[in-house]
Amino acid sequence: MTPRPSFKIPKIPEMTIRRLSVYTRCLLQLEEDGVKTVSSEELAERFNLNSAQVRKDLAYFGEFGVRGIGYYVSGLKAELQRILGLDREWQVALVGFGNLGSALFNYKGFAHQGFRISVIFDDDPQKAGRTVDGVPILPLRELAQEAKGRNLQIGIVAVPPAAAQAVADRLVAAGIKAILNFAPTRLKVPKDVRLQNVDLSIELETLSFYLAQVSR
Amino acid sequence: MTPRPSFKIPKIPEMTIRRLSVYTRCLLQLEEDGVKTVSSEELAERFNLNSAQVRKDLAYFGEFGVRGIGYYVSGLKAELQRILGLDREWQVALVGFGNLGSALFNYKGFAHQGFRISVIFDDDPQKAGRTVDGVPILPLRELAQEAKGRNLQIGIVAVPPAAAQAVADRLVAAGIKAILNFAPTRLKVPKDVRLQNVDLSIELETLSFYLAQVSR
DNA sequence: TAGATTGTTAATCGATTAACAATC
DNA sequence: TAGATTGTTAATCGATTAACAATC
Repeated sequence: MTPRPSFKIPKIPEMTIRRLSVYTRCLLQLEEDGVKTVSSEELAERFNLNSAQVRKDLAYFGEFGVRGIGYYVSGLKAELQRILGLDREWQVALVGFGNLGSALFNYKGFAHQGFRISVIFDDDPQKAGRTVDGVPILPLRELAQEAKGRNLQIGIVAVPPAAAQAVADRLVAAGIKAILNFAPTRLKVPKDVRLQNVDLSIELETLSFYLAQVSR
Repeated sequence: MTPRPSFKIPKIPEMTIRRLSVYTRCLLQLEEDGVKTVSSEELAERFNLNSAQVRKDLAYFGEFGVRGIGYYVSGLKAELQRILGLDREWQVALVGFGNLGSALFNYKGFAHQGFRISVIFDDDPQKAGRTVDGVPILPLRELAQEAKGRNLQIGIVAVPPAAAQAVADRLVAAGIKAILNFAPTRLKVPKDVRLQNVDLSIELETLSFYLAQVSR
């Protein structure tokens, strides 16, 4: 419909984004270790990648290197954080506060890079109305108004599979454009909503396949 | 070294394995719904895949279909379960019984397909020595002997990142060949050990990248 | 048999890698 | 300057898709 500028966004491969995330973590470590510059070759070999791939991944977004030198660690780190949107704070809604939900809530890696769980939704009357570490647990019906008030941008679905689609529908209705789903269900969401699935069964079954292969 | 039979194992793409896992779940559902046969076309459109891809994925392992008919749901399900190693029970060691560990332990999807967490390791003296749902929590130093005694095949790493490599080393030393890692660290393991990483940061940052794109 | 759908080959597409001129 | 390493083009590789003969 709306003709987007065709020069920007030249279809970045998903795998490139995932690698940028990996590079960023590595650069954070290097910076901590006091390393000033790093070459694509050095970066690549830490992850068994090809140096050309590293350069190409970065080249989608600009020219960040210096020929003959490599990349300045803190400069590149800052660029990647900006590209990945890690230079700001995202307001996250966690839906479902069972075991998985509370594990995610307590997982410190979250806040770490600017993801702030600012509200939790759970219809269990034992939980709704309480507060954990200053974060309110509310019934799901309050999602829409909270989404506006708190400017929620990311929703995490940590409810049983049977409830997941209904939750996703509500998140979408509340205007949330990015969903991280832990329920082992295929969720249907509109095309402009970005859905990321974490599927434990697939990971385990991949292992199981490998074990079955070698023991055959 | 050992010349493996070159006709078997024609390098199955990882994505094929992951899709087999998805097909299997779908077939379980179809069987429950009383559907007797399904075509590659029907299977494909549920996941926005191409029917040729479905057929090709299956063709790596044999001829399971009937021309003019499609695939018999329960027959194909059984074949895929066998291929994925879901026709047996795998003994799983869960290392780390914090929030994430207990979420994983309580996650019913596990037992569901033959993954049995038969022992938990945690060095916290508050936890070690106790039992949850009949499953013992032991200190990590007992890993090696338990691995033998219980025939452990899969290890789940759910400890803080700083401890993860040490845990992985012990799992490897205990002869475990398949590791599912939840710690946000690159683990180094020997080539014959299959390592599957679940990295929440990457998933979140992929979402963050998308949001940053659209809001730019 | 006619219709449907498989298994498979060949074509296409996209991602990875090698190679190298540009340049710090 | 000489040496190193980038950014980028061209070659390679592998995965997806289209097409169709085989066949239920």
